[in-house]
Amino acid sequence: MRMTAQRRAVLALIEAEPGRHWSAEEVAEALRAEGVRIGVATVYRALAALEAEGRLVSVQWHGRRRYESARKAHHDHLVCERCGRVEEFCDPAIEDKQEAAARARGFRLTGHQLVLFGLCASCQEGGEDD
Amino acid sequence: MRMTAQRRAVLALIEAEPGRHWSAEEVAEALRAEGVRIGVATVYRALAALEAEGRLVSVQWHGRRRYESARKAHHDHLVCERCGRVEEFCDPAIEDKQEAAARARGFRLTGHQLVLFGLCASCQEGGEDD
DNA sequence: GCCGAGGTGAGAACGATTATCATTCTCGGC
DNA sequence: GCCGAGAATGATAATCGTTCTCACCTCGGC
Repeated sequence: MRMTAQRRAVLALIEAEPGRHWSAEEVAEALRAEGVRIGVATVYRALAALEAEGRLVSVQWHGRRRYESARKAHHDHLVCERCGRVEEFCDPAIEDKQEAAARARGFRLTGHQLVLFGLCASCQEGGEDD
Repeated sequence: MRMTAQRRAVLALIEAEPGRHWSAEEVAEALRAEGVRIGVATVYRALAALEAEGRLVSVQWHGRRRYESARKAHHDHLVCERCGRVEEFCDPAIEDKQEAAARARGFRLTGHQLVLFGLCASCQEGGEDD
């Protein structure tokens, strides 16, 4: 993979905000806002290439793929259905049980998607957005 | 919800093959093959309505929503990336830990998506399709 | 048998993503 | 530092799964 200016910009953007989970459209918009000239096709290709290189990881929910830095430790996601807030969590027991479930059925695990949906504390009580 | 001929046909089809995980397109095709005249929009609406009624449940993976009968006990899915075979599994410990992870962060759980991806036994060795 | 709310179906529209293709850029070798 | 092969880019079209639109139809209560 060639490290072009666009790919550097995509990676820098995502690594600059470790708490965010970026969709391709959001990356394109943010880069254009800071003056980087980049097409959406290039954003999609850069995200895929950077993920293949192990620099980014992605999860999909609500039909949209989202990317974050691979420098963070492995974790799963908890998404508020109302305000969209995303919390990260990691439970080694869950990871182990997943591995065990796969092995028990003769599968070699290559990946998983675990996303919990719910209502965050503030959305449960108030009802107003974040 | 009105139980029309089309909705009865969709539900009957899905309940007739409890091991299958049906996409909307597959339902439409299967029904047409058995002579039921039904449009795709109606299939999508029937699936959504039947899920809202609690007669079907759905999971999404690889960007496609899939439906099965809600009469089966709750379970998660293990999908072979190569041949597409789907195995079901249920681990109460995982369910508990998910609930605990959500509660610990102040969330009220409303749903979750847990899908494991891997290679099934036959795809690991041989390499030929199912 | 009539009415109205809800359901249907063909096709258009949608949103996210991928493919196309001519042009531009990167980078290893000189 | 320059060259050339091949990778990357970007505007646009195309694809895919799904939802919307709208005119027509059907169910079930009266």
